[in-house]
Amino acid sequence: MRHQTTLRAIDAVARAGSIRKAAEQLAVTHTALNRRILAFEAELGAPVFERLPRGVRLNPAGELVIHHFRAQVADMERVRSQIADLAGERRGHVAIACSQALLPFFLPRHIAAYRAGHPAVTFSVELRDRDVAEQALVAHEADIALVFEPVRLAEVQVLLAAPQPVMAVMAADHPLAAGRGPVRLRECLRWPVAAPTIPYGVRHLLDAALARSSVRLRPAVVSSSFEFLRCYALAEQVVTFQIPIGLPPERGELVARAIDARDLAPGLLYLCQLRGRTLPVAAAKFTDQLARALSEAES
Amino acid sequence: MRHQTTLRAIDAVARAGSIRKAAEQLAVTHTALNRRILAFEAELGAPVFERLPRGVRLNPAGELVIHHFRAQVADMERVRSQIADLAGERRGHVAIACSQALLPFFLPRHIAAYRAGHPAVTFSVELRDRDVAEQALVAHEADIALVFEPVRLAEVQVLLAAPQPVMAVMAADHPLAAGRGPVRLRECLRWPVAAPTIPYGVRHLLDAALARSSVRLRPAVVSSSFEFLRCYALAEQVVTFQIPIGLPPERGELVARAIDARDLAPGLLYLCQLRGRTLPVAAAKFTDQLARALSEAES
DNA sequence: CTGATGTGGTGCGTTTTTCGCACCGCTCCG
DNA sequence: CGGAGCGGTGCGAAAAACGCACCACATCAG
Repeated sequence: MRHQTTLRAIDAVARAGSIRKAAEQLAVTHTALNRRILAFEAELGAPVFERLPRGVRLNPAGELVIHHFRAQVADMERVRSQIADLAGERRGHVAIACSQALLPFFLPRHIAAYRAGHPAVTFSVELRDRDVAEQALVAHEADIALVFEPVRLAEVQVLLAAPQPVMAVMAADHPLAAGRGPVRLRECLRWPVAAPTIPYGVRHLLDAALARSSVRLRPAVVSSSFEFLRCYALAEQVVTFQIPIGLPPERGELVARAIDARDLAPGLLYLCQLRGRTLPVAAAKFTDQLARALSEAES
Repeated sequence: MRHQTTLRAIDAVARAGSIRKAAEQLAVTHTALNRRILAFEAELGAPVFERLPRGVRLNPAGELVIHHFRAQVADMERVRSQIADLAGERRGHVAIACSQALLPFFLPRHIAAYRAGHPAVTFSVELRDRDVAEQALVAHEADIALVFEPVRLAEVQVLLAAPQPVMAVMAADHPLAAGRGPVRLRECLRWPVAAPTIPYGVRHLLDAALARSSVRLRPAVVSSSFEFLRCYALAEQVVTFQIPIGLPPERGELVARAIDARDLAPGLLYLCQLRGRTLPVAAAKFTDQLARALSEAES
């Protein structure tokens, strides 16, 4: 959109931290960019950047302005998307920030299903966990976020919360895999454990559950990658912990058993958007599809 | 703001219904304006106006675009206002849509009080009753609305609802003025009545109260002006009906007695804004002041 | 029917704005 | 102290916007 070139320019400068660097990215000279900014500041009646010896940085007024710009660009995208929808063909882009567990099966399946019906819609999926996902929503870098047990922010609106019980995961030939139904947590801990690192929701729930017990979590292996943990359970006879949505639909070499609800309350998977924002058509419809799938899986 | 000239131009054309008329208002030739629109439509990939023999009219896509523009301009105004507030001086503009009852005493007093503290803030007060006030909010022609018993719209957010009992109003020498405390409705109707016309909230409440009774409202005088009704009560010995907020604080020639709550439930005066909108600083602070005054008056 | 009026759209020369080059003053850092 | 990196400025060139004259078309009064 031509009428918001100045907006994008200022955004680029704010991100790059220097007019010259931003000018290079935008393929213009620093002169032109500098003058645009000066003109805008003159019009606004107040500076937007504070000039430092090594570049520029947004001042408080600039923070307000940049936030307005991001919201404006995102809203224009929504308008374009709705207009395309008006013309019959649904097009647009859906930017998703999500936790690791959504990456292997859930999102690929649903995005593929959606794109089968609307090939003109494109997607971007970014791994952004918990608070970082919510920051992405606020900065308009993501339209929707799917996060497990997030730190709750005031600016985020929860569209759906799906219970996800923590599962004990192990190889099919693991002794624990022989049992049926829920398994007690203390029983799992009798074998070596492969656990996620501290900042993750699953680990958080485990630590919280064990805090009131005498048993301690002494992981043999720790990783920030759930994919690694799944694969490691195939390589050594360990027990690891994951939520169902990140596990293969059909169990093959891997077996998952729910942890007894007495030991560990189910965590919640949140589907979120920025509070007060109207999503573009494509994002809104895709969100509907996800919400339907999540609430059906629940029942 | 220079970067939204095209926006304002399209808005002007939409309002004027013709490119040439809008061009005249904007003090440019129709050629320039026409080309701006064509360029914008080309960029958008879809027309915004449908061309009629006698001018142009927004098509559905245009409705979306114009709504986006209005929201954007209003939000920019909020940003400017917040930046001014950052610099210490509060400036900006507050556009109010309100019912008649607010015009004579309530709004003048509070606007004057606010401007005493912040002389750089300007105000506009438009008489917009009920549904028209709400339309003004949606069209961003008003920041806040003060309406009595409005038709409720989904896009409007109620900030406060202040009970306003309907009062019987008459001259000080009217027989009914001799009594003390609440007066029964049927007692009022024993004298000639000067009533508001149908579309107004007070009249609506009266009609609703009398619908279940055998007594009928037979007004001797009907008017759409509450100011006229007040003045008429001084000229003839009639009873008229108004809400307290529209009556002089100190009673002189005019006496008001509340209608007994058994006959007539108090109406509600609503303080509203557009749902999901963040008001400019000045409007937000002024709204706070109004809300405080209204809830104090209540207690 | 017919001319007058009003509409949106277009070709073209002119004016205004924007851009890019060269250069300045400044701060930081080796 | 000198080089590198930064934001800011004067000035001529390029580009965009503008205004004029004009067209095709629809409407409406006479």
